[in-house]
Amino acid sequence: MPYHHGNLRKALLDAAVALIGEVGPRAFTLREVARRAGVSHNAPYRHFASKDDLLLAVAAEGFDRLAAVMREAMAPGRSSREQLELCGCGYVDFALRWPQHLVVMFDLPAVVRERCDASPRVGENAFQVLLDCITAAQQSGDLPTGDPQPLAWTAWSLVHGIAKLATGGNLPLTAEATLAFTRTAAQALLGGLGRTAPETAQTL
Amino acid sequence: MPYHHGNLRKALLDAAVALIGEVGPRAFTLREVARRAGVSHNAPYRHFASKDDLLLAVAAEGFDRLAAVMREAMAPGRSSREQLELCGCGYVDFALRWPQHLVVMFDLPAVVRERCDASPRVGENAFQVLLDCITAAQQSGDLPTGDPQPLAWTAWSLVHGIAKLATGGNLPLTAEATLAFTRTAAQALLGGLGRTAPETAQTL
DNA sequence: CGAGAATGTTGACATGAGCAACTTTTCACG
DNA sequence: CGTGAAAAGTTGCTCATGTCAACATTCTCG
Repeated sequence: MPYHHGNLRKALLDAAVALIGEVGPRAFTLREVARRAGVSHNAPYRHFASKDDLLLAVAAEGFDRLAAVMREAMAPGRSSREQLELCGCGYVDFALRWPQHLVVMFDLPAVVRERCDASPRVGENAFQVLLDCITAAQQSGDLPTGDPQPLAWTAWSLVHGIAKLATGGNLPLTAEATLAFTRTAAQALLGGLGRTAPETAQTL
Repeated sequence: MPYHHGNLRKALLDAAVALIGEVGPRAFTLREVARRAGVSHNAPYRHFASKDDLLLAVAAEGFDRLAAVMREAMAPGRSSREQLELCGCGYVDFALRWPQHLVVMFDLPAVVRERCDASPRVGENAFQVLLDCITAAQQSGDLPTGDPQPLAWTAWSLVHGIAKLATGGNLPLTAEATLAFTRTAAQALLGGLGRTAPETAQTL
């Protein structure tokens, strides 16, 4: 399969992630990525249609990793409630380990994302993991019955907020402290959610 | 006070916000802002040291508005718990009304923010509003006693997550539905938080 | 009125995105 | 094998942008 470079596509993705980590996604430059990969300034166009397309690829990679991390975080044999907490911790753990991915995944302007055919569904995988967690918790009685979507949005909002604030440097906590904090916050939210009447949960 | 243009600084800020709303903060261009304000491509440099400096100014404007919106949202005479819920709704309401500001406020790379002397404290005002709410709720017994900071981070995370997801188009809800959702989610979180033992809250 | 500061303009330079044309490598297929 | 087409990479261009420098205009105040 390889040829000239070996496999440039992967190298470009990695270089892009590293560069974004150093200078941010705004100062990020296609040419610098090419430089770091040791190729000419136009080589990336053989693998990505445009700068935005590269970013989209980084985002897709991120969503895959996110789903994987969340799945791994859910130790089997625990109660559905603990699973849910761990799932949330996985989300934050992912954010702390690959903050550049998180930025690209969620901070790309809508304009860019809409231009991509495959992307509308790119985050579905990760969201499905959460949804499955929620429905499991509903079945075990830890969460009120009814449409799981609003419950999922609530849980997602909490961990997403933690992830964004933490990676943005707005929470003065170490990585471990952030995870512990996530766990406690998730417990609190689940405590509140669990006591919600089903019909109230529906208005969510 | 005015002279040539009237007051260009404000015009530039407004044009910048509008432009960010149209093309996103990445495609946003100083020259286009100048064009829209009807001045030459270098006029902005009489008011902002650089492109990033303009963005920083937009962010500062946003933090001011955010604090104002949150304060207005807290109808007096309500219980401290309701105040807290309304404060959170204010946060989301701000995000829905000025999504461009939110983006600039929190998505600016750390590199940029560090370069600004005045900015380290620019968001303190808004955070203080939240902190005051929290301590009031603690005093009325709606929240466990102890350091209010972790409680504030938790609440902030939830509303920040909702705000980011909603403005990013990840929550398929109308603006009103988003606000109603915020209210319910805040109630759930407060319900869980209120039942937390003080010592547990401290581990937050 | 007149000097100096505040605003704004024109011109230039370096860099980046993306297009076109060209070269080299790899691979499928006779 | 060998050969031709596709894949991968390169060089060189055009245009737009951020920012600096030098110049022009307008306002303020003594």
